[in-house]
This record gives sequence, C-alpha cells and structure tokens, in this order.
Amino acid sequence: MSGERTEPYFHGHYDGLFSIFSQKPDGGRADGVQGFDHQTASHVLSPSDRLHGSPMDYLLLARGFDASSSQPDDDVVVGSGSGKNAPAGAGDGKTLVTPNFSTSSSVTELVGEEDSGPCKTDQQKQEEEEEKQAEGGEEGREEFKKANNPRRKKKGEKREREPRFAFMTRSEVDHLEDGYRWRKYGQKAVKSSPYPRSYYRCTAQSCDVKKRVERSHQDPTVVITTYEGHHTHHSPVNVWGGAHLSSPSPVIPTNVRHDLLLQQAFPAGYTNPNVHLPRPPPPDYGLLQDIVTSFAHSSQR
DNA sequence: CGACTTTGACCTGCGC
DNA sequence: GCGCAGGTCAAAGTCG
Repeated sequence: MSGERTEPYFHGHYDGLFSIFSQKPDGGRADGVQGFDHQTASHVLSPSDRLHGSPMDYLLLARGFDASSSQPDDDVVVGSGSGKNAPAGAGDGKTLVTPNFSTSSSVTELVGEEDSGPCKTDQQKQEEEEEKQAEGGEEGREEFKKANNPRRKKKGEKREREPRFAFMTRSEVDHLEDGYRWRKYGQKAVKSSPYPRSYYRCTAQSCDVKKRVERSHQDPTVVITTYEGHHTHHSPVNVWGGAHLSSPSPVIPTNVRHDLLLQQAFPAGYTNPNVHLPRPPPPDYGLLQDIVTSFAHSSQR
C-alpha cells in the first residue's frame, strides 16, 4: 500500500472491521497492548477515547469480505494510518470521535501478503509424500501426518497466513459471542502479559477460521480478539436477531448491524469515496446501545 | 456419550 | 546453533 494516507479509509468493499474501544486508564498509549500481534498489528488509542453509559464498551466490527469475492485480500486499513507499518502509539488525530462514543477504529487487517495459497510445487511435494506414505509403514505414516498437517509446514516453507483482523473490545468476558461456535484448542501464557492467550477454532466442518483472544495487560478490561481466515458457512447463531444473514460469512458475523457500527466509527460528515456504506442512517445512539447491550447479554452465558 | 476445555508436550520461526 | 516465544496437537478431564 502506498502508506501515505493518514486518514481512515477502506479499499474495495468495506471489507474491514471496526473496533470501537474506549479509554485506557493511563491515557492510552497504543503500544500498550502487549502480546498482540507484534508482527503486523497496530493500534491507535486516543487519550480522549472514552465511552460512557454502556454496560460493556463494545467495539465491533463490520462486514468483512464476501467469501466469494474475487479479491478477498484487499488491503484494508482502518484508522491506524499506515497499517502494519503504522507506528503504534500514534494518537495523532486519527481517532474517530462521535458524541457518545469515542471510537478508535484500530481495526487492523493482519495479512501475510505473500501467502495466497499453496503453490503448485508444494502440491507436487504433497503428492510425493502421499505416495511415500502409501508404501511406508508406521514411520511413514508419522511422516505423512506431519507433512500433510496444514498447520505444520516443512522447514523452509513459509507459513501460510490467512488474512487476519484484530479488534479490541472492552468486556468482562474473554470470549465474546459472535454468532459462531468455537472450540478452544489451546491456551498459552503470553510473554510480558499476565493474561494467557486463548486459541479457538470454528467448530463447523471444513471451516478453518481461527481466533485468538487475549487481554491487554495494560488495561485488563480490554479484550483483544484476532480473527484469522474466512468462514465458509453461515453463522449458526443469529446473535443480533436481525435479518442480515446473507452470504457465507467473512470472519466477522454478518448478522451484526455493521452499518450502524460503521456509522459510529466515522465522524459526522466524514466522507470517503472508498467507503461504501449501505445508506448512512442518522446516528441513533439508542439503537446502537440496544445492539451493544444485546450483544453483551448474549456474550454472558 | 458427545461436545468442549484443560494442559503439557511438541513444532516452528526468529533473533542473537 | 541455541534459546525463546508463539502456535498447535492430542490425551485426559469435565460437563450437560
């Protein structure tokens, strides 16, 4: 990306994700999120970030990209200026403020740019391994297992990275209800953070979406959620009760009233040709709050 | 009994 | 090469 843009923008369909998070007690240094994806993530937290009145200061999201989109991995940078190269901690006016919400759209797409699927040579290698395995015994099977494990690449191969979205929520619960069912498959202590990081996978068959959940150790009320991959199915649970289920979902639940949240994420009068909002509804904080609370409610099982 | 969580071990990538 | 940290596996445990 050109990297020069300093205002929030979208590229393509608004295949981004918004995070709306509130003030950090210490005044909000963006680099306070330890353990968050150091490789690529960036956050913007403004000292003025503040959210009042809501039981759970949620930030959320938006529509991701259509799973069938021909350009699923368009660069998306929201709010944090120059994306993964943006200096963390830049409370430099990119923060978006609304009357009721202070939103800092630090949604970050964390993309391994060069990964776009296995190359043919890899496939050939895999086939070879398969043949080997067919001939070999137990050992061969073990080898085969390793070689074919999509999560464990052979040496020298770059690990493939799905597009990733990270966002922060202010929540008491770690695992936010987002309409999908997740199975926890791991938990790790994070260096420099007293809070562990949890790893979840979508339980749907043939859906390999993962998410990581961790708390900011600087502000324990902030939960950092990182999604990786695209859902290949509809959300089994309609958290928001809306009629928004449409296409196979991106990472972010499609049933979220992203349009409203999007609205929240931009200051009044903000326009950007790259942003395609369905139809800008008038700010309706009451409605938003309804959404937020219902979301919060459903998160606390 | 199936679905899910917990947790120690293992693997991989990366910096020194 | 080594050590560290992140990420994943898989067996065992828990729960409804």
